[in-house]
Amino acid sequence: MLIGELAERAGTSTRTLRYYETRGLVRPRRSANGYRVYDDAELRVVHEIRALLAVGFDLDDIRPFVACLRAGNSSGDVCPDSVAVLRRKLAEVDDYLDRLGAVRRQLHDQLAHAIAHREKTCLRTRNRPD
Amino acid sequence: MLIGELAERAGTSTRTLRYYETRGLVRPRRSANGYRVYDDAELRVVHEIRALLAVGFDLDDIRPFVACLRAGNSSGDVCPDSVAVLRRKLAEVDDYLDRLGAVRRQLHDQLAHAIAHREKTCLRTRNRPD
DNA sequence: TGTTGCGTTGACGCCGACGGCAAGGTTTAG
DNA sequence: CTAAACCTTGCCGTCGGCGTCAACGCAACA
Repeated sequence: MLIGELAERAGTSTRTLRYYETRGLVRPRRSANGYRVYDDAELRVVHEIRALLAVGFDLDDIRPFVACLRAGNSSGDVCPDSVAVLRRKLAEVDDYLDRLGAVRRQLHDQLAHAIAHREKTCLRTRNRPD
Repeated sequence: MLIGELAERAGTSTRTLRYYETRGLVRPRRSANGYRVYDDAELRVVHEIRALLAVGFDLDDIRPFVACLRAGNSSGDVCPDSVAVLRRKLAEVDDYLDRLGAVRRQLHDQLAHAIAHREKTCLRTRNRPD
């Protein structure tokens, strides 16, 4: 499988696949003419990468999952390093949820006050004798 | 008040204040030698900018709040444009909270499955006759 | 043999809020 | 006179995951 076919089957671009390679996530063989040649297992790897990116992981965090797949596991999640990343990410998400909740409350209050203020001003304006 | 003093009083840097100026958020006068001269009201403006940035607004979103303050209001929140931004941002935050909640659930499940898998493997290994 | 359609590497662009540096002018104090 | 401590404009660097050329090589078909 050449790079164009893998890109299409994975729903991404050749540029993206070359980029993953520079980041050490995908390792194609090379044919005699220098073309990248991927075997079918790499499709699985690219799907794993894309799925984790979609969840908000960066490429460094994804590396252990790829390694886990390459080690022959049916899932990229089951290796100790992957589990460690999952734990850390879950904690990060929890943190972020907390902060975002605080932001939400602040925005809500700010909005409520602003609207209350406008109500007051509006009433004063309506009651003002012209 | 010169730029260094404003920076210190606002808890930021001169570089930041010049940047805000290029983005149209702060407008100092100029003294005879070309130095930026700020009046005290600008301190309030810079505080407003910093507070909204901390909440996750970008500079374009902040512009109406600054204009509202400049129009003489006691709060930057009370003008219609500011309220519109507040509403939009609140909706964005709610969206993001939903998606982040979904991500959290997925991470949690993934982690649970991975750990369950490792338990199984561990048990098989322990029961295997060497 | 020319065209079309693959592939290759390399390098710059993007976004946002600045940091940092260069190269200079001004003001004040010693 | 000079040093220090301000100020000015201008431009490049940062981070991540690519997009988008440019300039070229290789393959296959009419």
